[in-house]
Amino acid sequence: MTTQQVAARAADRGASTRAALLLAARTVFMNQGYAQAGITEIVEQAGASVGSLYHHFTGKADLYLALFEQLNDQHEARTRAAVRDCRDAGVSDPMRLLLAGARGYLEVCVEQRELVAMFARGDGPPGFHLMWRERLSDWVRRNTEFFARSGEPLDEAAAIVLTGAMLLAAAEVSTAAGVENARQRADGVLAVLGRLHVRPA
Amino acid sequence: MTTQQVAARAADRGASTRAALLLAARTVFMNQGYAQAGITEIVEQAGASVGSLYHHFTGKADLYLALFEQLNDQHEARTRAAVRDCRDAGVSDPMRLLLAGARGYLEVCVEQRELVAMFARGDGPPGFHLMWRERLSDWVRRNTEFFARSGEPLDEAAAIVLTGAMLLAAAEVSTAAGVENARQRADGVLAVLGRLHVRPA
DNA sequence: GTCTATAGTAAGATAGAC
DNA sequence: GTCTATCTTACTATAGAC
Repeated sequence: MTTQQVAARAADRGASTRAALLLAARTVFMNQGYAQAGITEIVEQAGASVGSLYHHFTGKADLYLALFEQLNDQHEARTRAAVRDCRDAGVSDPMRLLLAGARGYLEVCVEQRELVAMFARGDGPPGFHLMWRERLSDWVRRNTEFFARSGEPLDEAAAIVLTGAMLLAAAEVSTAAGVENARQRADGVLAVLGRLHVRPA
Repeated sequence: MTTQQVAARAADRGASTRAALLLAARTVFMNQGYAQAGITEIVEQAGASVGSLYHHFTGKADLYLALFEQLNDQHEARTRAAVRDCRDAGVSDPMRLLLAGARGYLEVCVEQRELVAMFARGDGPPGFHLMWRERLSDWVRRNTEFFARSGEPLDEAAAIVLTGAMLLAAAEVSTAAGVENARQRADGVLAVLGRLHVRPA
């Protein structure tokens, strides 16, 4: 066995330990919340050790944030794909494109509703809630560029209303009882946003 | 001195200690956040002792919740007054009444913006964030009764959009730089909500 | 990369005198 | 009602062998 092969195996072992830790953390955080969760329990469920955890992550907060990034990546990917598909289908109306993105976003919330519920619950490392809000604000800001480019700028106040609605929609979708109800809620909110019309001042 | 007088003095002392503790807690929580704040520092600033704190409150969480109730009472009072004034002025359109209430709500947020910012930051005792959300949801639900009574029921989805918008508006108003900016933000959001129109399906 | 064992520490809460 | 002193508990984070 070459030294390269040895190194490769070590790396594999590392990756699988890391994955196991993330999976266990997901379960424990979901059940107990961030503050309440104990590092020992996570390690135990992952079949790993405290030392391993600190080898892969800087601590409990880092583990939590890693889970958040995973979800965030899914949100980004799905939103982008939804908007792209819509545009490829010939739609250019900025509001319709934004709604398509919002649908993609909420679909992920429905699928990952237990995880989303955990984040929406608001406990987490210090400053986390702000981060959660800002991520969605950024999303709206980026989508707002459609409006700006199309000569119909969306002002700050309208952005607040839209972002706030999406923020609570995510939380409410995630706490719905069952997939069916979650989906209905998402559809309901999207329908309202779609019929929403800001009359000129 | 009668025994009644003695009792009265003891009660007075108690009330003022309690008030001092609340005031100190307000400052410390605002500066450091809930998790970070230490009970010893609060007690110190209040010129009281740990024992006194535990005589008046069941613990750190209780102190925090007491502050929340204070704010909540102000929100309730101002909202009610605003709606009543509006109705006394002859307005009966449910949406206009709701907006008047919303204005009252946001006015309190502007005045108490540092305190509101602390609550909106999201840290707090376990489960607190949920409570914060539910309070505003209740408020919308109560206001929604206007619509129901006027034969134009506001459905769940519309309520989510409205509540979400108000929730984020409170947070954004509270983090504005200076009273002026805060007020402008509040006015902007109210203007958007006022021009908002849900087109029939 | 992984593990065990241990240290450090910080803070909320209680007991009991005045 | 108020205070001081103490406790105790729990958990993160590290050190160092394999």
